[in-house]
Amino acid sequence: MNDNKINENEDDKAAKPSNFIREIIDRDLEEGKNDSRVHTRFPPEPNGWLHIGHAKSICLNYGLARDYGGKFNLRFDDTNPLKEESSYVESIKKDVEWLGAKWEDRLFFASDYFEQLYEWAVKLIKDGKAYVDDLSADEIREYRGTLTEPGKNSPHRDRSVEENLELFEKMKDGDFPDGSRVLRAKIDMASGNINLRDPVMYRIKHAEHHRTGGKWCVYPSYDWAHGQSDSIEGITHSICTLEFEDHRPLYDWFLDNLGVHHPQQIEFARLNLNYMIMSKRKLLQLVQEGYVSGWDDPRMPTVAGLRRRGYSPESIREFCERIGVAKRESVVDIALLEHTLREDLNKRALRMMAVLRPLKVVIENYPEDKVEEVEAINNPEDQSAGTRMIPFSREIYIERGDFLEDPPKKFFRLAPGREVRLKHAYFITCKEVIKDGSGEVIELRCTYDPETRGGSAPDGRRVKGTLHWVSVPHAVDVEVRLFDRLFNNEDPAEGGDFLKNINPDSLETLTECKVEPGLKDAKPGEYYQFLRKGYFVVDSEDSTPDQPVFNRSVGLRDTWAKIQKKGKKK
RNA sequence: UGGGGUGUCGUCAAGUGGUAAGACACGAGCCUUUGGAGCUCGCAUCGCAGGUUCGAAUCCUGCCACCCCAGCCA
Repeated sequence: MNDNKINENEDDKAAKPSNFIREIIDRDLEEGKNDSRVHTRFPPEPNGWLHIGHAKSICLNYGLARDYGGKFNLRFDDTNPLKEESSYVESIKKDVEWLGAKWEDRLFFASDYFEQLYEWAVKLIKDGKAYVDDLSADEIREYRGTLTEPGKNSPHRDRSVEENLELFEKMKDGDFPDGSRVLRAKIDMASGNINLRDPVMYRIKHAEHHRTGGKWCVYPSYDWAHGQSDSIEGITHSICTLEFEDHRPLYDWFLDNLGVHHPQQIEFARLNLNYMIMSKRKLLQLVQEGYVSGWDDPRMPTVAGLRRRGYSPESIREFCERIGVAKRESVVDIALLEHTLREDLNKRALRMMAVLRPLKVVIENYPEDKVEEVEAINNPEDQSAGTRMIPFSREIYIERGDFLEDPPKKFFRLAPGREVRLKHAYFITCKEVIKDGSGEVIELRCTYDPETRGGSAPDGRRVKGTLHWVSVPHAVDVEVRLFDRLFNNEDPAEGGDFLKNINPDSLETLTECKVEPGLKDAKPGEYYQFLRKGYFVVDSEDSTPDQPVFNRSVGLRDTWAKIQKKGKKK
């Protein structure tokens, strides 16, 4: 194994994934830029809940600050009072914290800087670099030109500094109606980059802001607020997504013309996952139109949805680590997300037995009123998790799918005349199949071999299958929710209307599942593995103290299903 | 002849002139009181075409493809 230490070191190095952003930071550090500080930030707009794509950004920004011994800020980009709410601020704070990113005492709001922003705008006006425009929104659009044709100057572009100052102040004071005027930066109406064609810095909105109330009648645009907020906070590396690439010249222009600390904007490709949508607008629509139960519906790609679904913060962080950071647009396979969850939970989830679709089995040669306790291992991956005792009796439930009257080849489970092992208990052999009037199997009569207690035969004979089970008189009834992908298409937008691709069977609720008694006291948020079935978490919303509801987070790798699928294809 | 980006395995993603990491997925096998987990093995010549070089995914030239931008959204 360790016959070559040099190779081991190289492996360690390879384990720390390099990416273009780290290279930029390494170079900046070498050059002593920013006094060798690294300071990042996560700047959400409080107009919706965070999703897995935001988690990537959070892990990236926080991870960089952590690894380089720097700082990380949480800053709400709250410049549009019409779309923002403090309820979103609360959900976002909760999610960022849950993901493990620590902003310490650096929780900020762009609205904290409205005063400073206003003063800087006045400075630009005085410098002849900004002006008040009376054109309507439609006119501004017309004057802007097109992608291939240059724009033309607004007739108000050359107003005097005095007039601009006076008008801007009146805008601020609320003397003009919404939409009647804007403050624009005076840059270049002929620029090939449309963002430089005199971008709007302030618009009039007589609106109540979630933090500043009715104090302001003008609100800064994203471009005007963002870079300056970064500068004020001493951010060194301002990381954002690709679509802001052509905003960078404007980001730089404002900072250069103000002569203030100049962070470097760096763009990376946002996360896309197949079978999922990441658009806040579309997610909002799913919520508002009732396609899901809310932002935290376990089928949602939101951080809250994933949390409720049973994803651990560790698994999400690991996922974000593994997908890497680059500039090329990509679509990550959802299988990787599921893999990181299984990988994490495999190590720590307690194993329990739960029968989702019960079929009663009567063990004919087992004494009527006998009950014995069998020892079960809590987690084969973790000896320290210990063992527990579970009751075994004459009548038990097994999974309906674990019995087939006419089993195909390679079906290792129970069938007439066949012997299988009941996990931790005994070998049983199916002797008789009992059906109802319609021919449905309603009960199995079996015999057990008392010599096989614990699950192995003294004579050394082996069985192919091992089934999970729950003792009938001791079973606890619980509700279990099984989730499937919310969309049928890898690309939910395929065909133009994502709503048409919604999977109508994305939620299946099972109400009479039988679980072992120890699960009665399961607490919300606890992770479990139901043997042979998957990972489940106690739902945090609908569980009651004595009635847990379980959500299936992800199934176990299912080789049997794969074999069946292959058989069908042939 | 608008501007800005990107093209390495099915999917992500390293590689920065010295002869294609890793992960997921997939396939084969071992092992197994979860058909789980684990283990072993297999799996690309780098968008295309030229060129430079002893040697190119890496440099040059020319193509091609895809993505973003015309909100007083972020």
